[in-house]
Amino acid sequence: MTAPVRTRIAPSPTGAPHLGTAYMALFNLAYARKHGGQFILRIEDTDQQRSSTESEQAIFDALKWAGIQWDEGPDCGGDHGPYRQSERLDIYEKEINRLLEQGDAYRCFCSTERLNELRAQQMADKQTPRYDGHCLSLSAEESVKRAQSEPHVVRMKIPDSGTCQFHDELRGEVSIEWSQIDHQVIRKSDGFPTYHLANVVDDHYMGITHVIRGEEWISSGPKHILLYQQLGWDAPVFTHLPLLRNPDKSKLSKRKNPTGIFYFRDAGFLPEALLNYLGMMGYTLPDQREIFSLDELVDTFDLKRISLGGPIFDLAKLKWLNGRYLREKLEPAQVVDRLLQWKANPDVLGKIMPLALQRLETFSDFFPLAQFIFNEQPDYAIEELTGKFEPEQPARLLKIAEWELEKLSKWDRDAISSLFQKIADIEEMKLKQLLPLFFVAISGSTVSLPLFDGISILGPDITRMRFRHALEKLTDHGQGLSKKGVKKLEKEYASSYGNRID
RNA sequence: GUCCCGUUCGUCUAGCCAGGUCAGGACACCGGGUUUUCAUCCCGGCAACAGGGGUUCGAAUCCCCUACGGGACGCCA
Repeated sequence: MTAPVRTRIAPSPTGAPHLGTAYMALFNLAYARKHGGQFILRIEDTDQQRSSTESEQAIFDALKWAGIQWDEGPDCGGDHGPYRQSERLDIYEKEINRLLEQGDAYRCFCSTERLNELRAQQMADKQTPRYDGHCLSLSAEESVKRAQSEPHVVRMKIPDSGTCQFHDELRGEVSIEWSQIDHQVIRKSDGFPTYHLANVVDDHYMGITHVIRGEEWISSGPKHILLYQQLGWDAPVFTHLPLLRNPDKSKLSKRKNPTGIFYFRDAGFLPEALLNYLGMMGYTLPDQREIFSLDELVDTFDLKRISLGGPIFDLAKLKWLNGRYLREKLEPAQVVDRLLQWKANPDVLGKIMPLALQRLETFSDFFPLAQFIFNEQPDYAIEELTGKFEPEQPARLLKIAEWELEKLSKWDRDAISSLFQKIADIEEMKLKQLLPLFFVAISGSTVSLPLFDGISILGPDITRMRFRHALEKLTDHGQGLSKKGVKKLEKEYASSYGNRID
């Protein structure tokens, strides 16, 4: 009897839940369901700095909203737990020690500086950057002794020569020379395992039979294959799916596209339409149907039908699909319900009302004032945006604000308020001079509800889209930033505001 | 830079594995019809096998080379 099919999705709880996670989840879910197996959610929180519980909760909420359900996970339990990597450290420790004892792994005491230099040198010499094995020569005694007092990592020992070949369900045999593979760190100096180790160990103990993941992982395939061998385990079946792309064909990124799952919720998309659309990225049902439910996808699912060219995420087609769901899949009364749930609910209206109240004489005044909360994109003339600013200023300020907003860890009124105050200070402007631009970019008008509250209600994704829209509008009128201009601004920005983060 | 993966209309794709129908559908776009407007809906149109070489009676389909695109190269995942 063959083992039951088990697939998983393993997001890391850093930042906003990503559309790519939902995309991978969909195919993992479909495969497991089609074969009567289980689909598991595992939280990969081995990066102590960047992981957060809020982000973890957001992943649960986002996937549930999208209609993705898992059979086992940190929130619902299961027989193969715990499902959070930070709670499995003893398991990794045991396996790492086993690798050390077997001589398949070794401790490395090299400093970050030394490694950076090495990497730079190798890049300059047109070689693949790779650890030079400096600490490999340490005797077992010395290694153990130094480990007691010095910070160190544990690395995989990779063969010096030969080729690693592994099978991909869609691409056939993939071969990569061992000389291209780095001596991967498997335990960081903080004692946490890295992705590669934790992932292999967990997939094994959780009984994962099929690993369906993004194309970005192909090049680390050999590391994973080697770990399975060294640990004496059977490797799962690997399938690498194409990556969702921006219109310029680069890997989907929030700089160029809405990538947060919540963006689609907040911008008024139906989750079933989004899931349907993701299902047609790189995939078609055998009968070419374009409108299908998750169940229909599952019933006819065939992994081999996935095409390998990276699909460009096209908002226009998603909107068309969403329109058809609204008209064909729901009754008007149901649409009313869904609309109410969306933003016409006491929670959202309750947030807006205190802001609008001073400005109200009758109810009729309410919706015009609040329109920008419900609009996909407010409309305005270019002159309203540029106002009294010098020609270069609006684009510059919008870009700076976009970068600053990116850094915000807590999205609330006060944080946003002090952020704009900071920009005003650095730019030596009065807040009052600075803000009209943003009022227009966000609300479409200089007469509107308080800006910071508005931004805080809209959330990061929609705010980013509005800034981008304003920037595009400026570019269309010859007042945007050129590629060079952005580069130059980036330098200026770094010196007065600090480095950008992604 | 090195390695890996990919490449059918502007976009999502069918066809490819088991060579042989004017390369099919959808979005977008354009035109027409229905509609007091708009939208919906209906009809029509535009538009692609990256290039070159091979194998073959015959290649989008099999093989090779080139070009282009993407990804990876972290004590991130």
